[in-house]
Amino acid sequence: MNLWRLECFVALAEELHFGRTATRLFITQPALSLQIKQLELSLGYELVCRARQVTLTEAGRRLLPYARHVLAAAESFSTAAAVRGRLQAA
Amino acid sequence: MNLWRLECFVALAEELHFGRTATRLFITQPALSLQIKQLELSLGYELVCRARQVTLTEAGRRLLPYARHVLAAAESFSTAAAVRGRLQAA
DNA sequence: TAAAAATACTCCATAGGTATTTTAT
DNA sequence: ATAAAATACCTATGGAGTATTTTTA
Repeated sequence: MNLWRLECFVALAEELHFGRTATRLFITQPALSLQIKQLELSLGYELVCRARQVTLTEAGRRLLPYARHVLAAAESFSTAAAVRGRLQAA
Repeated sequence: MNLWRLECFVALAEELHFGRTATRLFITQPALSLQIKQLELSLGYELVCRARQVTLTEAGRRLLPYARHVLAAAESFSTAAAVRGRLQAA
């Protein structure tokens, strides 16, 4: 498991376009392409259909909410960590 | 954020011993030590007190449940992904 | 044929291991 | 003095970038 790959997947699911998604994530299109491919490889099946118009596979649609949940939990951790940081600084 | 470092932190919080934790994670003690240090560096403060007996700092105790939540969410994702994998295989 | 994703390659950052040193009881 | 963590150093893996090729609508 890898948060960065989940972030790439969720962003791609929202943009449905590798180029725009890469820009949004501040990386290049090939870098994003590789991350998605490696996530799919680790799962053993595809999450997106590559066509002129990118779409999610059924598996992609099913997993998307789980991926968002992980990212939300990570966000909560970071927020809690930042709060603690400010408490300590004060 | 980095799932692996959170996993290292949670495991260390449970074992309270770098050597045993490293063994449990199938890595060496220096590798674990580095992961914990980098997590602390990214946060800006320490999570554990290094002494003959390792203990969690107050910040460490506060963040532990958040870290566990992230790992649980990641586990859910993996489980869902595996189920989907079997559905596809069937 | 043109837009969009994949591939090839190179480079750098990070993770891990072994050996060793430092620290605290 | 000894158990335990930190540090130094080396190697390997992985992620990112640029340039290019392949694909499909």
